[in-house]
Amino acid sequence: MLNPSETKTLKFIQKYCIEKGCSPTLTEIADGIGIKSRGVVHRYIKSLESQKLLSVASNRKRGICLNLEAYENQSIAPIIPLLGRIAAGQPIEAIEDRHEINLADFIMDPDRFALQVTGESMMDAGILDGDTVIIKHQNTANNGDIIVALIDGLEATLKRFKRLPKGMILLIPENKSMEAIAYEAERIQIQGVVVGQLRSYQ
Amino acid sequence: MLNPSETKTLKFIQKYCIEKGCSPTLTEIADGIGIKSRGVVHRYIKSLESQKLLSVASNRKRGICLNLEAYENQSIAPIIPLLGRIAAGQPIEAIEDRHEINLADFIMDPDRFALQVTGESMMDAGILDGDTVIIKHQNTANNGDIIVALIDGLEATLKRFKRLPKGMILLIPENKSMEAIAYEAERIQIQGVVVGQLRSYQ
DNA sequence: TTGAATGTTCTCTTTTTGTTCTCTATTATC
DNA sequence: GATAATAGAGAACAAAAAGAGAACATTCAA
Repeated sequence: MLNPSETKTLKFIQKYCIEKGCSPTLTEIADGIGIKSRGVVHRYIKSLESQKLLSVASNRKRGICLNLEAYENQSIAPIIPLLGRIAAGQPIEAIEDRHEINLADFIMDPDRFALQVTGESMMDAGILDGDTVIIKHQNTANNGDIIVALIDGLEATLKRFKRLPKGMILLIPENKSMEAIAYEAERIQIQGVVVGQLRSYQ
Repeated sequence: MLNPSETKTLKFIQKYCIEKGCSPTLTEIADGIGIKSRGVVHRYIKSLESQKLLSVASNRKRGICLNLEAYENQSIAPIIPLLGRIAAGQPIEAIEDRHEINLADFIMDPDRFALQVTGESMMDAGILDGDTVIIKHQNTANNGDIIVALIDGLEATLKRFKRLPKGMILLIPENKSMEAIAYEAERIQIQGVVVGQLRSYQ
């Protein structure tokens, strides 16, 4: 079981790793959790290691390696822990409990990449100007998928996909003021399919 | 895993390649990352090469070649790195390169939690039924913020916030078929403000 | 062909970091 | 009240890494 200092340490390391892409030094951890001694941090790290929550490459700088499998379903996982707060026994209209969001869905897949959307062509599907979409790289799609398509090898665009008879493909913008356009299949190259979308309000 | 120097080096090379259309020399990299020694840069390059993040044509000037796909494959990337694939030198209409997404905005702050939205009251703001919103827990808000409000201590709801004269508060749904409603301030308790939104298509 | 620019390989020094201690203050437990 | 347990500070040391820079090899363009 983790004591408060160890929990704080682990969370700091998780956050640092996600933000910076490498593990922190002991000094950075000390600074991050509000103490001054590297020696103390070292003690926490050793304790966390003995609990298999991370491993350390000895004597290596930034040698901490998180063990992500170890904490599935635990409150220390790098996820957004959910709710309880609002609900608090009250009836809720627009809101519903959900147990966790695992941000891993949005990262760590080698076939995925992200794009920032400009323009309003998918506005009515809730994809706004400035949003980020996560694309899974593939060259086929199903009807109804939102895809990144390359038209004539030149123009990349985000549209909903529909296969028509006679080798035609319909690219549908989700915006009432824009029209769907049909293309010969040869002109369209599917670059990937939207699997996620996110937006920051800050 | 990349240490900060290697990260800095890689990012500089990426940026340089995008801007100038060719890879930088060691001197340019040294200059770009703020050191003076080509030898040191060479060490970083070799390390990045051993991690398959780039390859170098030996002894060739400007012989660095980025391997973008490998970069995307890092286990805990701070970012979802982009580009290369779609762009491929082509003009792009609805899409724009972006160098990174920082997922840190979406996690681990003890003051944040997430809710799954049900209902269509914020549809026109791009928040759809089933989306997840990240809420920062606070009990004040600015005009225009999207907030979670508790009405009469009973009903929690997601609306855009506007303060009116005479101690009234207007809660505005973003849906043409619904009407804004004004409440006495005492009836409204602000639970938090939306700071992020995400949606999974899988 | 030639020379400046560049890549490559070294060694050396300094700084940073991990590690192990001991010591003190505080808190909990008997 | 005595004792043990714990959190933290900080010193000391070895190892690792960062960086400077010299020396040499190779490219490439004039």
